[in-house]
Amino acid sequence: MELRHLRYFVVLAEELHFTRAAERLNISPPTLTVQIQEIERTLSAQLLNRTKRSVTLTSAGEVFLSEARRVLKQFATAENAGRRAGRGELGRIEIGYVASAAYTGILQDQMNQFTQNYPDVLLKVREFPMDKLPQRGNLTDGVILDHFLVVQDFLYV
Amino acid sequence: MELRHLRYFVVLAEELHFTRAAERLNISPPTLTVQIQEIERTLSAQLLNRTKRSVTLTSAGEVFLSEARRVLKQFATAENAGRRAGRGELGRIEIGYVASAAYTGILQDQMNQFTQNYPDVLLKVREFPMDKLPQRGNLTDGVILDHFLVVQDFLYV
DNA sequence: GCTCCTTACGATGGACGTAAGTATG
DNA sequence: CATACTTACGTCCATCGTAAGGAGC
Repeated sequence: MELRHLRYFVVLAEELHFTRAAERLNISPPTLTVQIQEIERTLSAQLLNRTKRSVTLTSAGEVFLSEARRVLKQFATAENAGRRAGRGELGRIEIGYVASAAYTGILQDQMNQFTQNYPDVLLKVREFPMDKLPQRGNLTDGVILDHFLVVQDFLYV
Repeated sequence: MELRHLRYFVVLAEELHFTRAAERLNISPPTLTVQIQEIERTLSAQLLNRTKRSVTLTSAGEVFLSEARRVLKQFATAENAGRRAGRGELGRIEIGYVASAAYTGILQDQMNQFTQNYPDVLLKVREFPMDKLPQRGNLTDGVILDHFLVVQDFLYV
């Protein structure tokens, strides 16, 4: 099964009408019929009651509909996340700082400003002793870092 | 983009090796290459660093990997739910009962037994005045009901 | 020179549309 | 008799594999 099947099924469940649903999907009714049959076959479950004159969801259809919507929603999230991450607007950033910097208030200011500009970036802050400030690429936990911040020469990301 | 793309990408991210990943997926390396390129093109994001000698995830790749896994997991859930719902093992059941029945303890016993046999069925219990006990098919909220329970002639589902 | 990702190109399968079939109201 | 879901069948595109190219070690 592919996302296409889920997309088709959700629209059909909304319309409860093969012809109209097919129209919305820019495909022909027979194509929709076959694709829906494929879902039912792979699930070994009947999702729709067809009376040749009206289409309704079975109880299994209701269940699968809500799950399918969840999948599509999650997929949309994934797509967005991927796009934004590609533009550098989303990701995980670890900040190491030396204790003295924390007291200046500058760390807080910088973080606030940054999180405002990039609300989807997860900021992780951790104290490092001065000599352990990581070089790019040798951070713990295998986190990949493409971003680089320098605050007052004390904060590295 | 389809689920296939996500499946390919996740395996590749696990192997970090086109040839091995392709082997696991029972496809040829060139096919895998093209499919991954398709993802990167539709996302306008680079997910992998290829140095001709080693493959690593970019930060965007890390992000997309975790999101893609979520999608696939949700899809597996949807498939399972659909299958079980088709076998009648999963769904939503509303129980109407008259107050007197609640005191007999029978309601509780029956529910316990039922939820033990069908752990995935969501049970909703609500009191009904005797004369409002619903007939099959006219329950509120448009909930579709395929199951039918009778407890002491008082409980209908 | 070997490994391995990529590009090029030809083949096969599946999604799709058109047309016909059938049932319902 | 009209509407609308389905079956049948032919077409076309996309995924796939094979073969060749090129870069790194």
